[in-house]
Amino acid sequence: MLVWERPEPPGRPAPAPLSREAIVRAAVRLADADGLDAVSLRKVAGALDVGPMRLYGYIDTKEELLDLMVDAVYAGIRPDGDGWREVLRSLAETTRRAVHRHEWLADLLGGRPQLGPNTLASGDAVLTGLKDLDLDIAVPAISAVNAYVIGAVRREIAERRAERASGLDQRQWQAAYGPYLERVFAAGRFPAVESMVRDGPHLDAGETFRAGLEFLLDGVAARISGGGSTPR
Amino acid sequence: MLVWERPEPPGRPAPAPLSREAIVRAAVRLADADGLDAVSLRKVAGALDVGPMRLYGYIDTKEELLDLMVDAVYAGIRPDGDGWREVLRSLAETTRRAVHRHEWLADLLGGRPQLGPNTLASGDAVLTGLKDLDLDIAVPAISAVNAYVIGAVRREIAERRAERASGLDQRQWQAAYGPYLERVFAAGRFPAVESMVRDGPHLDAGETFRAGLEFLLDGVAARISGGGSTPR
DNA sequence: TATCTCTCAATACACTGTATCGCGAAAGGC
DNA sequence: GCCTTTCGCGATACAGTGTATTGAGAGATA
Repeated sequence: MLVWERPEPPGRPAPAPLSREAIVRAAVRLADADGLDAVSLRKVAGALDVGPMRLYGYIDTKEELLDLMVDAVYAGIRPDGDGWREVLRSLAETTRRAVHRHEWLADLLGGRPQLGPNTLASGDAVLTGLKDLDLDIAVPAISAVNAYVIGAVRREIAERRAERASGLDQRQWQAAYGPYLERVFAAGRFPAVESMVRDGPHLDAGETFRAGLEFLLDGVAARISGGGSTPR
Repeated sequence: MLVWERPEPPGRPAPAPLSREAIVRAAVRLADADGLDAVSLRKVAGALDVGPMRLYGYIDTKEELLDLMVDAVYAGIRPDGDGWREVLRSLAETTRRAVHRHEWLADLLGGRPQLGPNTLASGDAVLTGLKDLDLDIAVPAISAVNAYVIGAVRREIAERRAERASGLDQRQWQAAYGPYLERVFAAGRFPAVESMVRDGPHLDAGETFRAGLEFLLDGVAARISGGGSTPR
């Protein structure tokens, strides 16, 4: 093809300036809006007006992007308070609040070891707040609180999603699963579960979370003052 | 209508006899061997010598298959023991053992509400074992133990995978992350974390799990005998 | 026997994460 | 200042995903 009729190459758009931070911000926005499934490399790239492959200059793998997202949220998790108990409670509550702001975090927490700078800084803050405690107690205590929080918020978010999926204006979880449970109970199996549903306490998510947390903190307190655990 | 009560389609004798149970068994085998990512409807169907779409007669959605897998494992989780403490400990330990047998369970636990027959039966066993306790204590206690277990095994499995990914014969987690942490610590940030790594206790996964669990159980014990929690 | 219904599987679709590769522009050597 | 080399970017490609659709064939019914 002769030059004369060959079209000029399309004007190249000035390459959009990019950074890990911008990428992560875009990914977080997508996840906040439409859940983790909405975070695909193509969509993230699209939100930044960039080709998908461009991202691979900044991350090696999608999992790395998810790690960065988690660490970015940890930038806002800085437990504080007076005394070990308040610090641990603050750790739990601020983490839970972060999950409420970013529900997708419930899917990621505990899924991979987190060693990013913000996560480490958060851990450092907790350890500093627990400096009065012997490390032999502080380390397992932190570990236990973290484990508890991860599991608790996972279940909380799972339940919230189930509610939401079963009709948005319905505030009753009962609406979707209640009838099913009724039918199951009618068969007479699971009498203990049945009586729990009928006569048991009906705590909301926050109360349940706090109740479990206080169990844990009471247990730590017992170990601190008592020195040993209740014999098995 | 939920999977649990929806009847299976009538068994066709002709081509390949199929059942939910066979499908779930195949899926579990795949997941045990190569992780959750290896569970695709195509692969499950392939393992059963069947077209992928055939499965949709038995499940509506892949998530339902995962639910069925979780419930299948719960068939083996039947906590028992004398007294509430042993029952709760048994709940935690048997769940953890199940996760060790099926690592993929760590990815699923807590991710969606579980209302399958085996899960309900397991809950019924726990509640029955805790019949001496007031429901106002038993329910939050079970909830807390479950939350703790979910989070703890998630982190445990996450760490195990990270170890495995960093050289299979290496028993030291340090090998992969140690050098990175050394470099981070060299910068002088995170002094508390650094001193924890250097001087803190080095518990293995089982010890950590049990330590946190005993905190929790001690806390429950305190509430049972004491009546109230430590003031905040 | 003819029709109807229901089930199964093949095809198709939109989408995923990522490997490969070729081009265009910037940087380095003369 | 020109030529070459390097390198980063983006298009294309690939193998795989979950699931909707569709068409055929078999069993049941009239």
